[in-house]
Amino acid sequence: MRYTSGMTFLPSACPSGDEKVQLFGLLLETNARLARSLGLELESSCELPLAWFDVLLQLRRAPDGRLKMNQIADAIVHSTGGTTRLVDRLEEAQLVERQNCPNDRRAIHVAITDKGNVKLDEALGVHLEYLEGTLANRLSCDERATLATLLTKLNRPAKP
Amino acid sequence: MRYTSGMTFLPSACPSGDEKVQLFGLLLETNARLARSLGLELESSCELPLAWFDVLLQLRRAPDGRLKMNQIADAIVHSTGGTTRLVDRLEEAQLVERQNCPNDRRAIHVAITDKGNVKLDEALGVHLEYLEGTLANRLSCDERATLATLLTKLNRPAKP
DNA sequence: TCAGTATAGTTGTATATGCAACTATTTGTC
DNA sequence: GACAAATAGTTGCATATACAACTATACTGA
Repeated sequence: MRYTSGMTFLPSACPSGDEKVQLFGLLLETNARLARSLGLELESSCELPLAWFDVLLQLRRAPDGRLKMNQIADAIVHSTGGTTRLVDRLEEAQLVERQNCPNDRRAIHVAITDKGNVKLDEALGVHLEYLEGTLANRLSCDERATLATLLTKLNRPAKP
Repeated sequence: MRYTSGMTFLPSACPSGDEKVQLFGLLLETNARLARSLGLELESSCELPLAWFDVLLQLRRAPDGRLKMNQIADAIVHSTGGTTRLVDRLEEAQLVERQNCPNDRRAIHVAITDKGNVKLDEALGVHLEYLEGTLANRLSCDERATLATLLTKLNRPAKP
């Protein structure tokens, strides 16, 4: 969303609900722009869709290099159905593989393959370069830390 | 993206590129969760898809209550083709209308209708209530102002 | 004025995604 | 132990979106 450019957000003001609407819109817009430009970058440089990159990164971060389907779905904020199809495509490209889960025969382990790790490394190179041009150039180190803290607070699931 | 919960981001550290990867992932994840929950909320309460809400809000913010197609596309970060279809649907629901642009016969003005304004008001009620449960409950007024400032910096288009 | 180029929007086509219904397995309860 | 409820994942179907090719109009320079 594009709001009046140069608009300032004074801490002392904080009056109307519109301030929150604007902030939320700003969050949506910022994210959409960054995701789109990164997606194009990854796609053109590595032929790796952003969603694939996201899955591979989750898997690498996982303790064992593998996650169950529902863990992936939650981590990347997709539906379970969508995740099934997404993993189908990743598996067809041999970047991940499905493994049986010994304890629970309903569940599926999804593990990153060697080929997947190579691809992810390649993509991380592109990603880091991209981040230098966006995050690093526009926000100081302290500002990034502050942003991370605020987003973490925002990201907490709602209380039941 | 789900990273180790409870992770802290110390300003003094700021070492590896991974800090930026994490921050970027956090931004994607936060946005996805918020957008999804708001979308479900708007859809179930008002039968208004989030994308429709976004368009209507942009139109209301516009000086004249109307924007050209490419302005909408840019504001909501969609392709022009996608925007054409989106506006098609909104127009079919009589929430907006296409108008000829006298100066430029290539261009189309999209204007919000009375019905669209009513719908938007309804949706804004839901939206504000939702925001109380997310933004307002999780971030203080100052924190929201800080977040808005940081996002605005991030959102600036890259230098040519 | 005219040719060439740029811009605004639409449309054909492919794909990615969500939701709901479904199967298979596990867990809980009596 | 058996039946009910919960959980994990897949699939059919509908829809939203992007990309690229296309049409129509406007601009630019000789």
